[in-house]
Amino acid sequence: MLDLYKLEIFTLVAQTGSFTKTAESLFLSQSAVSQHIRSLEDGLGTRLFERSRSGTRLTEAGETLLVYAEKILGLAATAVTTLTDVANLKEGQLRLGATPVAGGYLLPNWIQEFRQQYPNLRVSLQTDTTPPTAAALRARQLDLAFVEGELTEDTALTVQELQEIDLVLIVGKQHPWHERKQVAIHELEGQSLVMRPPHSQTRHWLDALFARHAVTPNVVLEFDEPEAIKQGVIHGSCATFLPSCMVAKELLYGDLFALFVPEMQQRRILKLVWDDKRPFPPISRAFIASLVETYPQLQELLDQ
Amino acid sequence: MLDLYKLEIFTLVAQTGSFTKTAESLFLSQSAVSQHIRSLEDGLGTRLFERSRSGTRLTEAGETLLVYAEKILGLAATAVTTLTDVANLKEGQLRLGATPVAGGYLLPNWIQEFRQQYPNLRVSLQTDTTPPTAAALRARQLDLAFVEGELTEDTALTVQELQEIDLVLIVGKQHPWHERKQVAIHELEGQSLVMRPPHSQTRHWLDALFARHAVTPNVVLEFDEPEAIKQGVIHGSCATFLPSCMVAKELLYGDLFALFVPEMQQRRILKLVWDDKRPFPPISRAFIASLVETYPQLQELLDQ
DNA sequence: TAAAAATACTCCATAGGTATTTTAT
DNA sequence: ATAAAATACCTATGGAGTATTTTTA
Repeated sequence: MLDLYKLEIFTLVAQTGSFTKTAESLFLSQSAVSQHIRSLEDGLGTRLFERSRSGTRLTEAGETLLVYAEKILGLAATAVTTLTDVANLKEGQLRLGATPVAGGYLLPNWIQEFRQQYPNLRVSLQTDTTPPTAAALRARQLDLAFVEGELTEDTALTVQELQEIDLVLIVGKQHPWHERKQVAIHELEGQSLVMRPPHSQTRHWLDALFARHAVTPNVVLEFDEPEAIKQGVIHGSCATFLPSCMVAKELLYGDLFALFVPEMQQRRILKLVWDDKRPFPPISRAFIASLVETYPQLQELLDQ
Repeated sequence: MLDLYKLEIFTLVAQTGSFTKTAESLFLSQSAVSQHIRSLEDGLGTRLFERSRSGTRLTEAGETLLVYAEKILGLAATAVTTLTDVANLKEGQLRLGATPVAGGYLLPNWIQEFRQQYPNLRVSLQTDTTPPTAAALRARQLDLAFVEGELTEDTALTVQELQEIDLVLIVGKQHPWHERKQVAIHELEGQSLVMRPPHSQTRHWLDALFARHAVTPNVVLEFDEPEAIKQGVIHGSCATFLPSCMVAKELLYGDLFALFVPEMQQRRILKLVWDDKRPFPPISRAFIASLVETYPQLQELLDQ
């Protein structure tokens, strides 16, 4: 049976008229090219090239094969393009997973941008905590995931760091601190805070931090929904801790104000996670490409 | 890059709707088929089949690929046929070698028959002794050779026995023995014989045979040319020893008569010889195919 | 639960390399 | 004599197998 790779080499030798030049252009050894051409010739039982010092010319049989080879390779190339070029895809879906912060406050925008470029593609987003998200990746139910939590014990998943998720102190207009840029942690002593419920991961970490610094803020509200927390802060005079990306819009519009707390060393990192047992599907590549502007470090993933 | 073999498997799976059935029809394991389809899917980044218990159906992408795959495979098949089918060949040559008996008395007929079937092909025949013929095979100057002599030390050449070249005693009409079927070797004592010159291989062997049986025939004529020997026997009353294939026509027409000499154990064997470092070129196959009627044992060469 | 496909692993054939020889101008 | 191609030989990747697990109707 014919072999597309060998046909490719064959057409190149026909074009260049030289085994050696073909080898160079393919970054192969001359020996490899010789062997491929010979295996074609053996398979067909005919010489394809007239070898001589003054150039390598096609035989009659070679001319015949060249016509077919070019048609075949052309078809193969357009087949690959049609199936691979995401822009041309009639159908196709991208299954994203994310932990709540990323899924609620970062991905929606990214997905909107992506869909403007590729309106034919369905994008699904599944928000969950890190462990089930990792499991879904491993089970191939997700193509890509964006995760802030640490990945425990997880082989088989590859990780690319994107940015720090910085917890900042958030206050509203009415709050006396709203024009400050920074507060020390012990200034929080007795301050009214809105917090997430006690069993959440962030709450745990914050409680531990306060204990370590012997600070006891006054937790006046416990809200489940991040939106509720925001509303509480905007319209009250409480403060809260939130990742700045969750309140980007409100910060921009002056509804909320962010204060840096130097003792907050816990820097959670947003990561792109995927199962690299297989190469990226083209749709995943396209999505990553759409993020390169925001995260230039993703470029190297695409180069592979 | 796409791969014709994988495309072939892909189209079969599409046709049968089953990995397992495809595997059976290709005498592969189901695992192999799975792996090939998966490698196609990975390469293209798309599922090609919707796997389910109730049959395996093409996805949209699969349908798209199937169209291309069928075109590509069709082209590849016709390319191979065009280059391989000897009957269609515009040009092409078969270079045959032979030792004198085969080259002079067997091959001419075979070649005529072959050329009737394939009038476009050039056939060349080079008659020589065994060693130079073997050398020409090894140097790829011949495609096939027909040889009676023993091949010494010859690796790299493969041999298929065709028939015995039996030396028989030949007499003409005038000869008193012409109605006998058999003579013993000592009856040759003093008989008039026409022989080939003393340096020829056959002559050597005959001389040795006579010496071994203490018989001294009367060598009255020494001719170089086999035709001359024949003429001498037809029109005189001498006898001679010749391979029966050299006088097939004369035996048929009753111009000459063959007598079996039981002591003649030397059975030279006509052999087809070739250099099997490479598979048979299609033209060689075609020539061998034209000999299968005469030598059924050649069939197995073609089956490989 | 049973049949089909996927996976894990192992073995071997082929692709590719380097070094060298052969060929043709 | 020299440049290109062919050959010899060695290594590593990928194809195919067996055995097993996973999936789904």
